[in-house]
Amino acid sequence: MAKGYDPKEIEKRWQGRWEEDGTYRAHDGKPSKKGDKFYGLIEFPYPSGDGLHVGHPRSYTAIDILTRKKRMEGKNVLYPIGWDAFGLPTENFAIKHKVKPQDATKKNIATFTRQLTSLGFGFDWSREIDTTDPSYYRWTQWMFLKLFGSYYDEKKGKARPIEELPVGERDGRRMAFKASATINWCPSCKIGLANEEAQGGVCERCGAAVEKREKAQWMIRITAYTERLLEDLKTVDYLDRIRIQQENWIGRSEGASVEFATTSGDTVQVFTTRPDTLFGATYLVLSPEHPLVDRWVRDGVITNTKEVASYRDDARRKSDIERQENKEKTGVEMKGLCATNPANDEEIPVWISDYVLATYGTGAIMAVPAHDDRDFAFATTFGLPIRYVVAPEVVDGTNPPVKGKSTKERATVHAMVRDPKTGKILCLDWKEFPWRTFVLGGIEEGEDAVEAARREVREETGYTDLTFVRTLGGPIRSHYYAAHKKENRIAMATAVLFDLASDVRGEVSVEELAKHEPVWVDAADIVPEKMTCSELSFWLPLIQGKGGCWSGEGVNVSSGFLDGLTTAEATKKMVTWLEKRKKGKGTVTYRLRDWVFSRQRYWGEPIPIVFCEACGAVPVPEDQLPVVLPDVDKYEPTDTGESPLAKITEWVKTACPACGGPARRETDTMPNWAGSSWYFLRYCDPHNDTAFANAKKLEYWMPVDLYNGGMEHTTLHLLYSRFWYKFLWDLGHVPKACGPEPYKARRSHALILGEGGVKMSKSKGNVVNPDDVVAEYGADVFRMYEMFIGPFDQDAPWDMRGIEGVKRFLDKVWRTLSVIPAEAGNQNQGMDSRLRGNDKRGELETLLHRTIKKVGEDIETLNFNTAVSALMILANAMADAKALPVEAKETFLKLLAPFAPHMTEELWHRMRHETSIHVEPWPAYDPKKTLAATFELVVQVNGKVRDRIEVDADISEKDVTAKALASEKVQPYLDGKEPKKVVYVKGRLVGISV
RNA sequence: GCCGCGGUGGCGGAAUUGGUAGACGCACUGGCUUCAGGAGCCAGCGAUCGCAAGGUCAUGAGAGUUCAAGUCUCUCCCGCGGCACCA
Repeated sequence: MAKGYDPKEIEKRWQGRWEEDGTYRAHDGKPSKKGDKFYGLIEFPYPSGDGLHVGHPRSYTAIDILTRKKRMEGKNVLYPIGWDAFGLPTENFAIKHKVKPQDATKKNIATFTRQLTSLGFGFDWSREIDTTDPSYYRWTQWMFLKLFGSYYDEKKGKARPIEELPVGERDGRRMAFKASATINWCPSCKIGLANEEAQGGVCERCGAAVEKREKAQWMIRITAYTERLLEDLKTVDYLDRIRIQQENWIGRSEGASVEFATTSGDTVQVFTTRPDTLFGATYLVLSPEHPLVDRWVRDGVITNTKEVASYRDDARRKSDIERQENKEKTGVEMKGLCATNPANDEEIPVWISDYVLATYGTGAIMAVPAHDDRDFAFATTFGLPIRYVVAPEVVDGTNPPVKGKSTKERATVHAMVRDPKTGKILCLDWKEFPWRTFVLGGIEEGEDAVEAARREVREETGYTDLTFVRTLGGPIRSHYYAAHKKENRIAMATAVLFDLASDVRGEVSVEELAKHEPVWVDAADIVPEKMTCSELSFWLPLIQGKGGCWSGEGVNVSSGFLDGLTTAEATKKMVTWLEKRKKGKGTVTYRLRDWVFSRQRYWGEPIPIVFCEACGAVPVPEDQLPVVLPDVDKYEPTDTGESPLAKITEWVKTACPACGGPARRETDTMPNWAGSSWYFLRYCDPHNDTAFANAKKLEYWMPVDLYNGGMEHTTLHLLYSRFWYKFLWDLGHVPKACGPEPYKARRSHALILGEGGVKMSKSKGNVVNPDDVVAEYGADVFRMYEMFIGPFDQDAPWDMRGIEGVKRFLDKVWRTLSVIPAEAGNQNQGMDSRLRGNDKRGELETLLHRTIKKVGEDIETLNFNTAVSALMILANAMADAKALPVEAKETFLKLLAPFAPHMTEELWHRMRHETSIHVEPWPAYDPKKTLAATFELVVQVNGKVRDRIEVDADISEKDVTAKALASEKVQPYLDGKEPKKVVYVKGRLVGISV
């Protein structure tokens, strides 16, 4: 009898052996052999003082399993590890405990290394990197200098060296530039934050309310890449929700900029996504930060300067949080001034209000209260006019039930149809009139959703010459809903139609429809106050007569200009009109802002720039890199917003690299995101000291084949690193052959929660320490449990009892396989035939082949929980088997090897193998043998299972239905009648309907 | 408010993509084995009616399509994550 399973001894031994043998080393190859490589990447950890969290290994184990399988499949695998060690937590920890961040980092890395090693990951430790190592951040600084020394060439659509520009134009166009900006200042961390780190007006790190400060900051022109960052998402394989989150973050909006002339002689430029509503613009609003506000106050253009200035100053002083807390609209009219609506030459007032953001669009808006909720609220508060812009005779909306299409791709037949013969109007509202449902088949090649809707209404109603009437959407609708409460949505007009149709429900044919006289209503009967927008739009053409419009105030403005157009068409027409008159043009606006790159902190990469009175900002020459962080005892942040480095005079004072005169170093450091924006490149060639990586090696390894990380990094890190990579690629520092995107695929793991499903946290005292788990159960059990806990991309609560089940499984495997068989069977016979000895029908054989298939597929799709389950099923069957050929045992071990690398290696060697199981070929399966000889046929009568019959797998349809109908259990349900319909689903069931 | 994800036994979760709902594991119950058990083995385990055979009801709620719906469509409800005065 073999010794019991003792993970402690086994695991330690094999970990040492693997490292010694270099089992997991990646080998640089020739770019031409690129097809042989697999680059699996996990987000390198931040080595915090808390040590490894049980969440970390979930991702690491997953990709470890995948890369192990790839290795067994013969791939040259790169699965590297490193440390993202600069940043606030360590600095704060160091300040608190009066140690140096350098020392704290070293200690933390040692802890993490020990912990990761104990889990048996197949990392290539020879490629370990550390962002705080000068030999690493030397290149981070070098890349910053490249950003400083480049501009974005809009024509070529890529970054180019700044030297291509005339000297005078350079400073304004650098990819890295210093600009005075309103930054988010965290008073608690004493640090400037990027917009991304100050979401909701709260510091991401400490939760303190963020203040606004004006400060000269280094910025990175990431916005130059917006369109490419968005477009190229289509070329990569990211999880949908990750891609969507990136898209939302970039926030592309198509629209128009419109110029409003004012009586002061200035032009106010606004951005709008709805130029088709320009006729309804009844006033303008500028943000408090808008430069024209300053000019008008200063030059006394407006008559109420005092009032405006005081509002402006109040608003500017407020933090984002304060502004957001108060969603009540406030503002002041700027009197003595008005603007002209270019659509109708109407004079409209100009207001200042903090509901307009300075940082989006042009910092000024045209207000269309009828079509925008915020404008509506503002207009209601201050009694400003509301004009509904209605373009009749248009189908509008976007909602028919089209299978497989997203809501956005559908069109609604939320339409009024005017019968040209009688001039009467028929309402064909799909949503609110249950007596008539249009089931739209979908959009055909070359038509948009609205055209599709029109076509299908024509087809379905039989009317060939229809006039379509546009219904109202958006705010008008909600205003009316709000005013009349939800229950009252179906108002008069609808009610009339309801009565008509009360005897007709569900699907109605066109013939049926024709039997009913539609209800026609006179304009005189219409009571707008009691209607929803739907009904309103039903009646609008009647109120206004042909081509007319209606507004809340009684008149409309578009005067037929947009008649017969959809929203999209109206928008297009408006833009063309504006462009022709030079009153505006079609534009695109993004939510994404430039990247604030300065931090007033010690523990980061120094920005390699020197300021000279004579020469200005001068880059530190490349041969003088790295600019090493001075090793000092005091590095506390300052209240003034100056970097702690500023106090280290001997470091700050330097000579200008250009003229040799006295100069000062830049004292801001880089954000945490800098080092992590390119680390995956360094892994390709981590010890290179002449370049950040050798081009051939980059060409071989890049792009990353699979990158896994947390959802918390899908917006920031992912965006920054994609940008950083594209920039280097543009300049040729990353070979063209690597392609424009760094990561071929991106996946995401979910959180491991504490018991009871709450987030693990020190304060709740529910943190599970991986060390304890490994000590008690061993790494293999720990790894398998984390994979078995639930779907990889779904949060799952830790359960100490659940881990017992996995332990029992591995114990069982050990018991079943650890005994070296005295008689390994007749080696001349194939494995499968001997396996078949266990049962007549060869169930074990089928199961083995199925499991090989299942486990392999599940690993590829990261469905580890079901892969483990499949392994358990096979293990259970093997434990029950009378005789097990040694090849079957070996196959099982190979399948299990990526999951439980130590135990399988041990058993493998006990089976007298000399080389590692982890470089054995991955088992193949025979597709034919995954099919069983017989199957259990299910017989359903009217959808209910009535019998199960064992039949041969290759049974013919004729035989199978005969068998099903003949079944004793089925007979009573047939009740002697001939079945109406019999359906056979091959290999599964027979469905009978009577 | 908008975007995304999810809702299935006592629990974590399966379900071949429209075809046997509850795989696998945990917990629980009964039994066997053992000096002993925090070991192992066997059996049971959604609810309900029934001695049983078997029936009926069940995948957040309600409707619909279908011979057949956890899966597709519609209308809601709830939970989680992200964004949020983004014009």
